[in-house]
Amino acid sequence: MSAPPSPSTAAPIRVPAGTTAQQALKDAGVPLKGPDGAVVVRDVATGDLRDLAWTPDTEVEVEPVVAASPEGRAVIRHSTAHVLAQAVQDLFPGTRLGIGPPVENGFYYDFDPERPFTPEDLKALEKRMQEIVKQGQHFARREISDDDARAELAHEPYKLELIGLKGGADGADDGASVEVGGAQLTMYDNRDPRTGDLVWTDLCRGPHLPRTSAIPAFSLTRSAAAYWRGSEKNPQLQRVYGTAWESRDAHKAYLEHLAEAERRDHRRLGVELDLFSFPDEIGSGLAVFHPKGGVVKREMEDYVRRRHLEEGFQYVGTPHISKRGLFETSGHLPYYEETMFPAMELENSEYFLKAMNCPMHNLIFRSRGRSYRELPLRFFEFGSVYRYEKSGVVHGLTRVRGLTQDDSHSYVTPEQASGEIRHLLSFVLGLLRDFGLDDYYLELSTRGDDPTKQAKFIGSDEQWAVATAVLEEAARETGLELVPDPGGAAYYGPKISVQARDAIGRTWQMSTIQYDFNQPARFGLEYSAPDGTRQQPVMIHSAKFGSIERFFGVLTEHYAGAFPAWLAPVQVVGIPVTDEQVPYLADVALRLRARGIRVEIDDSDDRMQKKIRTASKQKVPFVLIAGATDAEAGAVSFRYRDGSQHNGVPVADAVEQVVAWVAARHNADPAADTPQVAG
RNA sequence: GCCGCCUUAGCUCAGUCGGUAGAGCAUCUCACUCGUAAUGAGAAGGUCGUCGGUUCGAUUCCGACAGGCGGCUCCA
Repeated sequence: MSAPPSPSTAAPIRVPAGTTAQQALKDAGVPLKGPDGAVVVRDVATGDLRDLAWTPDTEVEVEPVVAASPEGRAVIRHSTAHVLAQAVQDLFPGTRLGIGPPVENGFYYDFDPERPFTPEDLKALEKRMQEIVKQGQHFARREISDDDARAELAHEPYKLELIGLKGGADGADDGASVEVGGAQLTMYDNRDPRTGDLVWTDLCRGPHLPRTSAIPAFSLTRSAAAYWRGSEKNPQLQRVYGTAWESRDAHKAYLEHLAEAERRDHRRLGVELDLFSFPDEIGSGLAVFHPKGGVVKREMEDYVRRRHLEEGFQYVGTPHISKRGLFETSGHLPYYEETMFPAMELENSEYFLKAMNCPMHNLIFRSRGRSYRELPLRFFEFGSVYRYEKSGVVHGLTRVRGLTQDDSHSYVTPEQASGEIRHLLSFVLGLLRDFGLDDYYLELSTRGDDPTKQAKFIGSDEQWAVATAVLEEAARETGLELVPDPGGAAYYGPKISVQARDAIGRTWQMSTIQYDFNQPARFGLEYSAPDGTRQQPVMIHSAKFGSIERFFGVLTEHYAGAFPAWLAPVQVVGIPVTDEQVPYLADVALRLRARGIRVEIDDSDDRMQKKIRTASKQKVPFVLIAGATDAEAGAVSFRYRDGSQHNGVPVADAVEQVVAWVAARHNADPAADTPQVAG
């Protein structure tokens, strides 16, 4: 992964009027080269980043921003994006420019070319970029009036559109603000270092590196289509992605990280470890779990079922299909009919495969009169749901068309809602801890204030305000990073979700807790209050894994297939040195099996070394090897997944060791998955 | 769904400028009985994703569909 950013230099540096920031830094002895060298400066008074060539009219104080900092990297990446755009217009004249911002780990630039780029085009572009970098063209800032910019960019329709956004683009998440943020439009001219001739220019807010040759390391990674300004209604541009770093080493480390991520991709491991597959004959996004994947899945289910019972949930069961009316009552149909599998016509009724479980739980609640004494009333089940996801979004186990939710619904009084949400949140965080997940953050999805999105939300302003406040408070109490997601709420209420990262940094929604003031009204749910009146409960939806399939996928990547012992499909493999020891190991296996351990004996024709290699590639946590010496001594050689070993361990000790480690499952830590043999 | 790319044995991939295919690993058989990440020999395994078109002839060229990959959009 990326190297830790260097700490910023402490004391501000004085830049006298009429002096360049670069000169001032140089005078102050600040390095201007290498990962710790300054690439731009921050104006202490305004907080703005400025080019090193900045020459203030009056004396100012600045802080250096070094290359190996998040902001320094963004400057490098944004400058590299300009070089890319120049290369594209060199090699593909007439290509129109979109937007080219820095992003996490790199940058992209959107283009409207004659034809999409091929992998060969990317190679040619990368080569041309290297030439531009070598030339050391100067990046020169030039202020420009709106009218002049329009005249100069008359042939760039997308840039003209950006100029129209000026001022309103700040904070736009598609990168528009990197070009037209702020009140004053600026152009960045690339100039030949020898002649000073203008070589290329782009509308840009800046700041930039002083010269193209200050880009230490970059490469282009892929090209793909992307909608202009992120809207499906707009035309698609060709987006070229690249990465750029403060040093060759950091660049190399990042590329190695990508290669490692590919090795731990759950789709790859699913085949290598024989966990699951997606047979074409069944259909896209519909997984089958093989015996080994089935073990992991069952352990996950056993765990979460037990935990729900401990947390006061009652296990319920509901069918996979329902008549249309149920989803009309719940209000889901208008929003989701398009993404549900199409209706089946039977005896004048339309049946749908369910895409959500909550309406059925509501019917269980409503099946008889309910008292306040029963609340919170908590229902839980493994609910298999089917969603006809768009073909382009299906992705391994993380985005499927058939999934099983560990779905629960808590029915509470309005006063109990806050406590129930805290309860659920701590339940969820405990579960993530038990599964060793640590790379995640919380997201708070609210109604937001985008007027174009408001139509889908049901309920009064006050209901939304209350629900959002309750969720936000509970989320803040955890102390975890909380990312706002305005406009991302369900139609019936806001939600907190856990967003976990997969091997290559993509985030996936896992656990969710949703506040619902809507469905109880639609279903006419009520309970008798202490005063004898009928009151409407609040409903809290929550799923801990979210989808078992998705959690399985993320977990596989998290552990790189080396599941902790309690989850491992095969926990122990017995390897005889010669065939003579097969019966001896079979006896050891019996003793382990009697303690609930999943053990196999490798009695194939392979040599011992090969069997060790096989067990290792299958990421089996423990290998027990026995030769003649061990058999005579009533011992085994105990080998761990990391290759460390203890020879001559008495069988009874080995059994206890395995049992103890499997039992310690909920402290599972992939790095620490190597217990020491006692005494 | 959109744009681009891809689909040859269980897996990873060669190959055929149009004349029906090959390797390694895995599998099976035999020999070897070996002390901490690949023993050797042999065998078997593919209507080259599916359907249609062009052609004397299609795995190869064209089209449609299915599935996959990378993004975008979407995600109850």
